Formats: sequence, C-alpha cells, structure tokens
Amino acid sequence: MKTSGRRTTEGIKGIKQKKEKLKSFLKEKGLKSTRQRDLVVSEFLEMGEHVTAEELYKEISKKYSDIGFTTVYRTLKLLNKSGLAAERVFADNLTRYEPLSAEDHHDHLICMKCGSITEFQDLRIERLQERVADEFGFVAVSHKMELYGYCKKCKDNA
Amino acid sequence: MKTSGRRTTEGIKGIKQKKEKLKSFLKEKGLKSTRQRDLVVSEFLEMGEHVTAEELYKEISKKYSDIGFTTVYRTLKLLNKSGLAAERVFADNLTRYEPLSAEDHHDHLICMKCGSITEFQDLRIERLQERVADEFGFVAVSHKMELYGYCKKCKDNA
DNA sequence: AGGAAATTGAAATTCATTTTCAATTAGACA
DNA sequence: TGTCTAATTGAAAATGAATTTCAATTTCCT
Repeated sequence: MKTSGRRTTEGIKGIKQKKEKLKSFLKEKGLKSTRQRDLVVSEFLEMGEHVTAEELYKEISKKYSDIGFTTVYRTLKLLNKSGLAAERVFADNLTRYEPLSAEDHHDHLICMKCGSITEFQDLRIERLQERVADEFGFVAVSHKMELYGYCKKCKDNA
Repeated sequence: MKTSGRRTTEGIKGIKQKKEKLKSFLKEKGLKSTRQRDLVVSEFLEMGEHVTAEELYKEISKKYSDIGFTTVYRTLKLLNKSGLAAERVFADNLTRYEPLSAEDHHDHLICMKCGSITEFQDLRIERLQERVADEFGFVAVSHKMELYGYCKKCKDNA
C-alpha cells in the first residue's frame, strides 16, 4: 500500500537544507535576504503543514509585532516560486502552504468535522491516473486528489 | 478501464427528468417556481458543463435582458442544494456548476493550455481510494481528483 | 560610505461571491 | 376571481481573501 501518515515536524536537517536552497534561489534571482524574510521562513518551516498566510501571520505576530501580513504573504509566494512550498486550496477555499521537498508528492484526507488534514501517497493510484490520462491522449503534469469524510477520531465520537 | 469522455449535451429526457425533480424539490420546500428560475434552469441544463455563474448569466443576458446576475447565481445555488448540480472549483479558483444525476460521479482532466475539461471515471481508482481511507480509519464521503496537464490537441500542436 | 535596487508594511484595490432591501410576483385559500 | 402572505427579484452594497500600490526603509554591491 505504501501510504504515509501526517508528517512529523520538519527535521532540523531538512530545515537547514531548505534555508540553503532558498538562499541560492535568492542569489540567483538577485533578491535580498532580510530579517523579516528569514523569520517568516523559519516560522513556516517549523510550524508544519497546511497553514494559511493569515494563520502564519497571526503566529508570527505574537513574537514579532513588526512583521506585516503582506510580508508573510509575499514570503509564502516566494517560497512557492522557489519550489520550497506548495500552494493548496481545499474545500474551504483558503490558500494553504506546506513545506515541499523535491520528490515529495502526496494527497490528502480531509475531515469534514474537525478539519484535520492527513497526507497519504499511493503509487498504485498514481499509476492508474497515468493510464487514464494516456487513454485520453492527455499528458498529466500534476494532480490533485482529496478524500473528504470523517477521520477516525470524529467517526468514533459520533 | 471504464472511462467515459466528455458528456454530450444533456438528452431531452434527462432535462425533463431534472425539471421534474426540481419541481418536487421546490414544492417540498415551499418554494415558488418563477419565469426567471425556469429560464435559468433550462439554459443551464442545455448549456452543458462546468459553467460559472458569470458565464451562464452572460449567455442568458443575450436572450433575456431582464434576468439579473443575482438570480442566475441564486438559481445555481438552488440547483446545487436540490442535488441537481455540482459545484466545483478547479485551479482557476472560479466556482463552476454542472448538471448532476444521482449516481453520476466523475473526475476531471484539465488542460493547462486551452482550459478544456474532460471527465472520466475509473472504478479501480475509486476502490483504491476506499482502501487508503480504510487504512487510516477514515470514512470517505466524497472525493475530488483532478489531473492537470496537456490535452491531446494542445500536446500535439506543441 | 554611496547608491541603485529590492523590500517592507499600511493602506488601497481587485474581484468573485454573498447579502441586503425595497419592490414585485407566485400561488394558497377563501 | 380577489386577497394576502411569503417567496422572489435585481440593483446595489457588503464581504473577504488575494493582490497591488507607494513612500519609506533596508540590503548589499562597489
């Protein structure tokens, strides 16, 4: 089956690696690294997955009152462009971001009661997707798959 | 494989059936059927799939200048609540509606160049989705799967 | 240190979606 | 058929997330 549960918090190693990657990206594009940028990136990488710009902003505000929403927003966009974060929109229509490593693809189980988001990957499904695309002469570049329902916890407390 | 291509325009029979179903729904809820409502529904069912409220409104405006956007919007919402239309949001973040028959579930291939949307269904994928959900103790109620890439036409003209 | 270019953050803007409200209409019942 | 009440309509306003603007500030190359 090869599925994997919710990722644990980003390891320190992964975070350092990502910050390095961002640094290269900035240099390559002639962009600058700033205190705000660095802080937002750190918070984002530590915070874990599927945060909205708003959520991240609120979290950051607690510690650093001088970082504006716009900067958080722009930094997330930047991370996305640099390939370090994925932008995702689920049924609630909010744009969420999650740290992304190169090969790391996964889909989501979304609880309609508590809102929890669990990640999974299933290679067999991916192979079938390819086949379907082929049948239509379609070249698939990416996909999106979300299962909506009730997580173990919410289902049990019913 | 059991896939199906883009549906052809709704058959007359299907349309009548749906209008009947709507009528029941309205009566059941104590709602009224109006000239505007009827026209919007007719246009919607004839127009085919994946229209936005805006698109449908523009189309309707050509023939009936007295039907406002709000009415079109509200009628689509109503169709959705009555189970006759599905609301979908793809990568462009616009809310689209499509006629829906009871058992009729399908997913989408979306061309990133021309924007065409092709429907498909694959029972094997659905079974695997169920299995994945089970593994997590998750009860899946619905799902969403979209493959983004290039359709045959766009791929060939590259 | 000097200066060009990027960044910041508050505020303004955009744009689809949703709500408000006064005027109109449907349709149940007499 | 007329009456009445609740639903409907449509223009306009409101909402709210996402994005852009702009003047002030900061980075970092030389």
